[in-house]
Amino acid sequence: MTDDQNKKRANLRDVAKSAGVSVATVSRVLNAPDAVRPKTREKVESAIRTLRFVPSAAARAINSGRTRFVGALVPTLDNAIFARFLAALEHKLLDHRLSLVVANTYNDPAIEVEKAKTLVDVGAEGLIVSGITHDPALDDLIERCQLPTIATSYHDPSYHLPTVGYDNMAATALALDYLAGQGHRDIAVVHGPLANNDRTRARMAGLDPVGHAAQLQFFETEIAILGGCRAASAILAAPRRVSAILCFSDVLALGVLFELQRNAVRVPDDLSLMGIDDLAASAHSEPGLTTVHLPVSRMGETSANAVAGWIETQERPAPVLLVPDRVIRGSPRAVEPG
Amino acid sequence: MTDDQNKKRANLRDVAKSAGVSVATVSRVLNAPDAVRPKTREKVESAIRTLRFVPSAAARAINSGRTRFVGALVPTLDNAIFARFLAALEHKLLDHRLSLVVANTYNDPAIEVEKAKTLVDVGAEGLIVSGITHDPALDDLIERCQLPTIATSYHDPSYHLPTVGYDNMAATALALDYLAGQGHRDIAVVHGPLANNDRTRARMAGLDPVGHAAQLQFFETEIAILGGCRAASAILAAPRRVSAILCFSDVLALGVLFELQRNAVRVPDDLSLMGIDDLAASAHSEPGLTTVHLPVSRMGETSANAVAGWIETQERPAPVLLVPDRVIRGSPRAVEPG
DNA sequence: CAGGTTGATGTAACTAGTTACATGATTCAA
DNA sequence: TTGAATCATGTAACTAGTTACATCAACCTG
Repeated sequence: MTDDQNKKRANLRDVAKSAGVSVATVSRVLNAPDAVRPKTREKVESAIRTLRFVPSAAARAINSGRTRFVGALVPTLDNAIFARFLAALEHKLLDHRLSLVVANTYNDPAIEVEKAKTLVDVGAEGLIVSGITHDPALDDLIERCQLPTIATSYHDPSYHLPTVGYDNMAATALALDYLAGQGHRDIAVVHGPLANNDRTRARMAGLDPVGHAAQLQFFETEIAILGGCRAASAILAAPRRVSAILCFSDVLALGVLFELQRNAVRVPDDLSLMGIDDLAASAHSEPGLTTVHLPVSRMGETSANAVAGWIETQERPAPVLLVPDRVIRGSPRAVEPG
Repeated sequence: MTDDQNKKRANLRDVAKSAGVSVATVSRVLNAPDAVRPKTREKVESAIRTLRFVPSAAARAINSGRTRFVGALVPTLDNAIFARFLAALEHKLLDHRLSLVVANTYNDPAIEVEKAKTLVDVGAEGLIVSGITHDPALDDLIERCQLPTIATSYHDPSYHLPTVGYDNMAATALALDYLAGQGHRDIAVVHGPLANNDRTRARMAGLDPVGHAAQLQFFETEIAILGGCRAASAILAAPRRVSAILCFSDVLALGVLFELQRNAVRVPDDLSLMGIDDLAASAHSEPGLTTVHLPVSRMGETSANAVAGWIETQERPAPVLLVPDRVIRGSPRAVEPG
């Protein structure tokens, strides 16, 4: 029946009244406890407890102009590579006292814009996006809001947003180079959808069949274990035999490996296999998957530092190039000459 | 040199002055455009564009008392089972116009409290946690803030927070029951750390060796592919032979499968294998992994509806029990009698 | 043409914090 | 004992929106 029970939630004024002090004193107890006399502080703290007072984040934000969180737009959470990226991102953002809001785009630029709008609506101070191909409305939104935004998983110093990522062309070049160096000339390339995906397209562009005197056959499929299985079936059924399979993602490679096992095709004895990503599973599969390690953890940390710095200093950070490197395990083997 | 360039960001008053209207009119253009005359609206919209005005989320939140996002505390993102859960959670929250803030706890109750505090600080309207074992400080925080909180991956109607999850005991019971039904009496159980993990402990409690006249050997390891590999090595090296391996997680089972392949132990011919989770990889591995499907996507959706409803109506939702079911694939086989 | 209704817009008071400045009370040295 | 310095606290004005209510003009009806 008292006032306290009618009110939904106690505020600073309620606490001040209850403790018999001013709002400024309560605010001080919250933000600079040393500035108030212990006796007063105790009175206030007691009032805070009895009224179950919890300061409003919104009211704080309105004064500081800070909401203390940034948004990340990722294509999916279902690929361990993004999970690893997000884990590192979230962890490093915490060092800057920033939280992470995650949104899935399902690789759809339209969904991406919608979610970006939502993120702005709830007050994101910065954005992390994947790649450099987006709906113009997203660029417009970023521009209008002057929103610090980092484009990841891609490297392009000339892009209008700073990129933090690796050179996708170099990654596939590194892979093809290795297989060609092992003597492979007939290679199947398994890749994800090209639509709306500049990362995949860049990886395609990184392949230089002529320079390696290699014949490439391309198999497009969804980036998932099942996609890899399907691609492997198609490869086995194709008229032209290959000696090696290059997958643009370790998830695909794992699916391929399973499907080959199912068909009693031995890796690497009958067919060589190489991936890109370097997931946890790749290190421990049998055989171990030779792949190109993408430094996504470092990408997460670097991106976190980049947005945080941008937000703090208002100065746009420089693009960062992270270098992928080969990790050799047992899945390919050299072709015997002749 | 003008005022506009000195000010960091335009606000409602600036727009109103620039358009020669009152703040109320600008606010109406934003929230109820039909209530203002088209001519006035255009004036305001033009001012909004030229001043690059973006409404402050914080100021909105302060009036509505809503921040429109909830926080999720998950042990890790590195396990596909959580990724799937979060994807469903995020997707369904969007239907309630809520965003998702993700925080990693690394299975550490102390980190969990810290991150929960951060989430409250930035204004989360609700919380999603894993399991029912938490630092008392977390319960205190939830209680003090009257924060709608759902405990997931667990079922306990008597818990002080509503749970949305499956019966972990039933899940392992289902698995052991299947293996025993196939005639297995010597079984290795591979599980994650018991410390701070009520889900794992409940799964342990679900095993009834006596009822199944079975001998169980336990192998504790980290929940990761590598953990599975190590457990498999230990199992192969153990003095007492087993005919089946039961893993409390498909991630572990996959590691076990790889390690067995490495040691030329055939599954299921030489050794039967069963998991719990039902990941994408489990459906397509060779052999396919017989497992217990945990309905984490539905858990995500149900949790989203539960918090959203709680926030909306102020009424605590009822706990929800989701039923796991077996999915039979090729990894175990019946023991020949004798 | 008076009177009522409707529609568009403005005024000012809210929301819940922070903070510059003012005030008043001690404390200490001269 | 006086004056200055220091400390604790209060007042009121900010932050950037929303919104109840007031105002006023235009339109319609009798």
